[in-house]
Amino acid sequence: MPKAVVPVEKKPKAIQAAAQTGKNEKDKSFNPQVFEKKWQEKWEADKLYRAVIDHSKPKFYALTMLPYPSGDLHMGHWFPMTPSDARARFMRMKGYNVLFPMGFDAFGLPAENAAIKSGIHPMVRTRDNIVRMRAQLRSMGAMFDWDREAVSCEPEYYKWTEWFFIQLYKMGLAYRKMSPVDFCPNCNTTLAREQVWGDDRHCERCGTPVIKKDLDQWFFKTTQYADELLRFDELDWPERVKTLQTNWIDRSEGASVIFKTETGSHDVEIFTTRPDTLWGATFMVFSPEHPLVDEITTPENKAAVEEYKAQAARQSDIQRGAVDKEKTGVYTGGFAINPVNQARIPIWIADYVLMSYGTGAIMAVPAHDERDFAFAKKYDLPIVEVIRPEASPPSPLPMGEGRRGEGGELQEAYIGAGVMVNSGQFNDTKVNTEKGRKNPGISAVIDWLEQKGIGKESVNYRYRDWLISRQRYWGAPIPMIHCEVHGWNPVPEDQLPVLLPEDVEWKPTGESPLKLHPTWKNTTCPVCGEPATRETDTMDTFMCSSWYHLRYLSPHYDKGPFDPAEYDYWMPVDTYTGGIEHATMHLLYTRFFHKAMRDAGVVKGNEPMMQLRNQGMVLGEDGEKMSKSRGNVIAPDVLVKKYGADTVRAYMMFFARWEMGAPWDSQGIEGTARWMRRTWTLFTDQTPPGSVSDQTKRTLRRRVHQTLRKVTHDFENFEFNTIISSLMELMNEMYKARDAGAAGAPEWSEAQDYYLRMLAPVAPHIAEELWTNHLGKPYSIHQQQWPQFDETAAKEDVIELPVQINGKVRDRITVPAEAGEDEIKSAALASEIVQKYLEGREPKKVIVAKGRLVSLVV
RNA sequence: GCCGAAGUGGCGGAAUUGGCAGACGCGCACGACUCAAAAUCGUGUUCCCUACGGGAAUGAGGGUUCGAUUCCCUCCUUCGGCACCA
Repeated sequence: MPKAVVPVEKKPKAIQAAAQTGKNEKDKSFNPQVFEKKWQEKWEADKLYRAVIDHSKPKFYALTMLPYPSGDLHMGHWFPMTPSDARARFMRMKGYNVLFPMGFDAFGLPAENAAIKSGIHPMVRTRDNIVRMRAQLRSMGAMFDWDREAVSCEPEYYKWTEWFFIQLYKMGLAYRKMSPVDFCPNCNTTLAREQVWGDDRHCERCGTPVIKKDLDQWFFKTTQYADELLRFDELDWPERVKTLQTNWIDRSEGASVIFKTETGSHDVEIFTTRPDTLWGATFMVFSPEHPLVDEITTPENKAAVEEYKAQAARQSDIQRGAVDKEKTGVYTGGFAINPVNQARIPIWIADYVLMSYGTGAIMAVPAHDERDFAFAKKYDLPIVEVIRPEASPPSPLPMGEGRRGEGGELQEAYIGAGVMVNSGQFNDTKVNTEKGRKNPGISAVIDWLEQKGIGKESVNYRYRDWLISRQRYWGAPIPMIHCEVHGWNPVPEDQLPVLLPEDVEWKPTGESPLKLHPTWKNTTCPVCGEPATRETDTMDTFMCSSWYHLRYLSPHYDKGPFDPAEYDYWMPVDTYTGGIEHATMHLLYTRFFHKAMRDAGVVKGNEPMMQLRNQGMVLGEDGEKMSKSRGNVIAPDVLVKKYGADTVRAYMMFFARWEMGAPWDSQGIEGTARWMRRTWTLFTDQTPPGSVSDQTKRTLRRRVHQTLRKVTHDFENFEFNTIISSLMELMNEMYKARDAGAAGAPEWSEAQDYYLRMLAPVAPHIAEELWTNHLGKPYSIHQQQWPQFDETAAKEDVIELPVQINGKVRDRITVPAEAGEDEIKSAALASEIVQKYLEGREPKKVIVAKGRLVSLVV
């Protein structure tokens, strides 16, 4: 199609000059690096994105996970942040008063490790990095409200992190305990369970396998909220995250039962999910670390028991935890009494029983538990069947269902449904495969145990309390003081913050550098005023990030962690975006934190973040995770310099499904760059109006409104890639319409107007430049409303319907969009091609799916 | 072993409720412009077949249906989480 010829004298100056030198005119005039900077400065000067309480508008709190100030903004920041920004901008145009804040999660190891190496103070380095990253963040052209920036390592912030610790302490939710904890020998600090990952139990941060240490540490009682954390009914969160959190907490229902030891007659509580199999308990197994082991061990077994304990202690958790490892154990010589039938059963110790789950002791029912079965076989312990499959007494059973040998003895544990046998008055009680109270056998036995006072219904969790002590300097101090006489007491709140000392020697010793400081830890007891010492460990940085969304509300407020008026207006967070890797860490901690503070009366509502969406990851071009060592890192700064921020933003939204992520494709970005240039050309080339058909105008308007419907829908649903394709399609349509002479028509003006407003959230700079400077519309496009959708305009006049004969498309017919079923039917039958395929036969069936297709069956 | 997610052209991906599979873009091919190249613009691009026509195809196999990428069953592959959890 011939392009409209533009007379040279009508072209703007820059283009004219370019045309005269014979150079490419568009490239010369399209210079995003210049206008992007210009608009960023103007928006900033005009305070365009300040979010101020305005009760006349509905509020919208859009939050995206804050970065650690590593000093460089990378793809891992751009990919979540720019689409989140586009959506926040969209909500703003939809009429919401939008808060979209940004800050820095500024405590943490890298700054401290750098200090150890270089001697540069973490505060100095962190502040430098923040200055640098702030500038990089601004280059995105995001609508961050920088007046609300919060930085977690500043005393005005961590004062309140400490304050929150004290509130938790006052509620009895913070406690100190000596226990075996996970310690990362590389990071030189303890870690919470959530921060130990993978089969080899490595440190989430640095990948080093962790070791166990017995240490006195501070914990938060997250387990107190386990049941509530399992409830997600108020939340619009991805199923994936809910599943990960549910599995992590891993609630299991059953009963606790008291067994008595023969020697000393101690009560030994055990937890079981199968109280219906109590009569089949033929021995007990204690964890080697169980406190009663020494007492019940008889002199003749002492040596073997001691050796086994020592060996178990030497083994790492990984070795002990290997599933395929053969079960080992030793007999203690002691006995326990099974409370349901008074049977005298031997007590063994074995490392397959873990001190960290349940009570560290189990009843072993070899007939109905695979692990107990293997153990009983190996050590020749008795196996008593107490559940029998109902319908099939002697017939051979399939694998995994309690196969029997020739003598009828079990060859493997039976874990299926059946009836209870060998169980006294419970014989013939039905047992199904449900857990807890849903299982009639279990339910009946629990009732009976409770009645007899030997057991009760009980729930166990895999979830552990949150270990928050870190033996590092660069974190919020734990505001506790220890006195010889009065024990641990919190620092009085009017003395907060407990400031980090500046003159510290950083040494990776495994103990906090604060401990090595000559004077810092010396203080006085808040109870008696006598000399006392401060806690020298600092808090896990996940404590800082548990409440940063609250500090954004009023980052400089000094009468509390946040201004209640701001809280009441903005909270809860409406949309939260970030990576899935925090599913069982930050996202679980912050929910716990919110619930605890709700119970303290500090915050309202049950949940802090109502809607959550996770983006995927941008991989290197080789399909591997981007990392310096692999050399596959793509630097956004370089791309911004080459293409401009709008192109990079658009590509972040376009190149992959956002929730999936994909490997980087450096050729692919050329596509969005081309789109930006073509958009520029569409608006800056002056095309004289021509004579244009009503049909063309009608079609253009229809496409504009159809695109609006699609783009609106996709913004609401985080389907960013199709927003871009729809806009690309509309642009292509506009080129066609312009070539058909549409320029000058009111439909053309509307198309230009709508196109730019839809483009504004995606590519804020070019949209502003074209809107303000080329269309001469009022500054700023970012203060405009989202376009008004017109259903009538979007409607099709005529539609093309495929006609299927026996499921194959044979022809297409064109009918009015409003055509009724009969009209469509006769149009289909009137088709020559259809008649050819029918070969004179009457169709058995004619299905008309209105607006979709016609299907004929012969 | 258990739980979860995902498999669509050479590639990223599209397909509101079951209704024209492959939108949009990358790449590639050809053409225009150019001395030439780049850029730009235009055309084509799932595969197969002696090809103005026909057939096959959304990881594999089966089912429901006039009709399945979409719903159901079985299996395979990849990724993620948990794992001697009593």
